[in-house]
Amino acid sequence: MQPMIDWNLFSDPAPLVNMASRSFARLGERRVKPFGFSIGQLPVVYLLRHGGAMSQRDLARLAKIEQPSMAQVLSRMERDGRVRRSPDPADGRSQLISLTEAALEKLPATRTALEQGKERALAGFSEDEVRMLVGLLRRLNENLDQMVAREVE
Amino acid sequence: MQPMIDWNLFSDPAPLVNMASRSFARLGERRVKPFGFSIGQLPVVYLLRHGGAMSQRDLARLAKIEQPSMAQVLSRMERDGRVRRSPDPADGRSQLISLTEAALEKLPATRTALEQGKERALAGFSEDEVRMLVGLLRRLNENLDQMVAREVE
DNA sequence: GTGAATTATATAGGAGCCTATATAATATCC
DNA sequence: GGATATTATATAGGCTCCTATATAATTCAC
Repeated sequence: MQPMIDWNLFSDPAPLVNMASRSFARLGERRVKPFGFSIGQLPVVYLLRHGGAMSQRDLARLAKIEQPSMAQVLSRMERDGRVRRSPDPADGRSQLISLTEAALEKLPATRTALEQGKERALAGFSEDEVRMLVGLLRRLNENLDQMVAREVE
Repeated sequence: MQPMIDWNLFSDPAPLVNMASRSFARLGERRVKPFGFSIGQLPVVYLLRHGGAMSQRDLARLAKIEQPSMAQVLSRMERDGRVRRSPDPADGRSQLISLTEAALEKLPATRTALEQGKERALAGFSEDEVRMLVGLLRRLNENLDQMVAREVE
């Protein structure tokens, strides 16, 4: 008879990852808010940081979120004057999204604030440990991405 | 002059953790749904799995989510007949929450489904690597918890 | 013992995601 | 070239969280 395997919800990767994600979000939110951004906008900011323009579809694909989620993020960013839409001359269905000057101006300070948060979050980690963590998370994400892709069929 | 440090949003721990968390949630949701649970309810299920009862406050504290979030989770669980509230004889403000029989019945199957998902997510990881990942995530969470605690003051 | 903290829940409002589905424009295929 | 499939967005609705605040019960202090 096997020993009863108890449910280690809080020492499994999934809940640990979830807790870390929520903490990062809470902390990140506070750090970027003074510059007019919010945490979910960062992938967009990152993708358009050099002043380029991109369709909503490409933004969603590269940020790895679903299209309706990206639509919502962009509509809030537009509401807040962080993003601009211009018609795509090549495709009447599509619009090209780019950051406004107001948003671009805030990038350096925003990045600095995030960098400080990252350093504190990784306090006590050696460089090797950081590399290890990032490497393991990358592999985890590869597995998860495959599983998600398979479930969508 | 220093080289411009570009913004490695997608190789930093925070976005990697965020992506993993979202994938886990998507996949987990599908796995537990057939048994009448949803992903945010799992901490509650875990904490009450042996049939015990607990206040909303304790559930929130142990699950490490805020009280209003827990209130919302519990109200959905009550709506779905997964949880019962009984008045706390010792404190008129408080109610004791426990799982219903319907919920308790589903636990073994739910746990099995989650375990299968976990194994697939960690495919290709050696036991050492899993231990390493869990250890690093624990330490990361400790740092993050401290930062959150400090920000709340 | 009563007025003032403190504590347990509740409520309001919003961000970030997701699924499912509708609409509009473009491509494709006889 | 017109019917059909595909593709880009939009909309609807729900869950998980958070912050800020209100309400009700209990505890503490004097």
